[in-house]
Amino acid sequence: MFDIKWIRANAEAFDAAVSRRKGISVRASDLLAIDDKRRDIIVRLNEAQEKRNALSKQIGQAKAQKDEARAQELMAEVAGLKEFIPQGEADERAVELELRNALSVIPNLVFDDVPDGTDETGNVEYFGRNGSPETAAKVRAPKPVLSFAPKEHYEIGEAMGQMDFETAAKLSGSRFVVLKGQVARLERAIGQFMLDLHTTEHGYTEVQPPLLVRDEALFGTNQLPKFEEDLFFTPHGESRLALIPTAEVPLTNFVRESIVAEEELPLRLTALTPCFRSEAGSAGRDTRGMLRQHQFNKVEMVSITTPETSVDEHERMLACAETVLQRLGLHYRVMNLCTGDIGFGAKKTYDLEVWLPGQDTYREISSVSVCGDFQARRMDARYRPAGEKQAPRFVHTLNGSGTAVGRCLIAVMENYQQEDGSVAIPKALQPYMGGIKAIGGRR
RNA sequence: GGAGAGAUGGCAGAGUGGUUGAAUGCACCGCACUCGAAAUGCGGCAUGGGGGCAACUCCAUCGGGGGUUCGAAUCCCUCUCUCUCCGCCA
Repeated sequence: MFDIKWIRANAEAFDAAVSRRKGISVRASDLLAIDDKRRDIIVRLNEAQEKRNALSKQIGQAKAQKDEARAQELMAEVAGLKEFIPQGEADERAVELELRNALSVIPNLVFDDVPDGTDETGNVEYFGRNGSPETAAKVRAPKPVLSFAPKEHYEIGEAMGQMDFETAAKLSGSRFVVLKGQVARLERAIGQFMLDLHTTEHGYTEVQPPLLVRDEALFGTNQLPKFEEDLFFTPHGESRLALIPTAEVPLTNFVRESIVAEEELPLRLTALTPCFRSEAGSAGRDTRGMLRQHQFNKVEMVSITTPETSVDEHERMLACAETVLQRLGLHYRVMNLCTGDIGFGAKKTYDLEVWLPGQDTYREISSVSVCGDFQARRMDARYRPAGEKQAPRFVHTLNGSGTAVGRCLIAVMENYQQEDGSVAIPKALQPYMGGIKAIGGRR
């Protein structure tokens, strides 16, 4: 959400920056025309209100002096405003809504170091600040070398009898899965491992948030008004609640409509939650297996920071997500998303793409974004700077998956598969699996 | 689900139709006093939006929205949230 005053002062920069965004045709002049209309209404309304207030004050004085004639005279004078003021107030509300609606569908402006591009082919691999392929290779696991034809995760899981899409279809339709036995336990182990990592080593506070949220929260994190069709809603009284598409929604909205002390920042929150997505726009994509589900678990990280620290926090959060894959020994790469692939609210996004031998490709397993004050404005989330009394400022928000649990399960199964159909358990997960070193295989 | 109470500035808490954007206390900031501190005294201290080169000024905001009125923190309607009691229930 943009500040119209900023757009007015930086119209050319706004136009140049917003035109980098795919499919956006709005220009500053369109928005400023609405704002001109708004200001014009405000000026005329304020004049009328000022006059009314002054006269009303005099009426009060006249009545206090028991000068009824004078009071009546003044009341007659103010009567002429009775039509204009309510109309002016209605006009002001209408034009402010018009402006808000226009502003709320404009995506965030991206940083200069975000590459231009029309789709995911424009993304650029990233190796960290001052990083290179060589430095990255030192900390990341290499691509696994398998001496046999690797299977896809659903082949492995179905062969074990512990990944059941048919039963899920009976219960809920397509894009659902039933996990059973050791695969179910492995999924749980992965989630616990990630959550423990972020809470004990990365300074995040564990949160169990509501999974159903109101429209206002969804507006704050940009799901509304533009992406309503991606969400599941459930009726609630006269209204409705949405199933969260990501824990980013409740975690980020922790600070909505509030002013936090600078000393409380950065606020770092993490949660392991189910996520629900209608996948309305992706019919036919990734239909096999559990890559793209209506329901999946994800560990989410959210940071609330000052404006000065958000860019560093972004790199830090990326490192937190990378640590998950490093500890699990999974090969991956990091992509700096281009203007054609980056999300609506982000100023910059890193995707972590994990290697899937069964698919012979990299697939997204985490997305780490810095949003600047974009969401903070939508939520009215501010902080009071420390030191001398200063006016509140908008916080900056960041979110990142740390990581998607379902997709991580896929990655573990495909990367650690053995020729006999079993799956080795990465060392980091063994404590969560009762110490066993493999699941499935010949029994 | 039923009955009732409530929501006021960073916090606590007055205020029930007229010069109240809001008493008082706490917290915070500045100044004075002090070697320094405490205590004390004096002053300052909400947010958003207009207009103005500026000094400054106007408008709105007492949970949200709507209404009554010349005028609303105060009256009415409605929504949200909190609390108490009763019922039901994991």
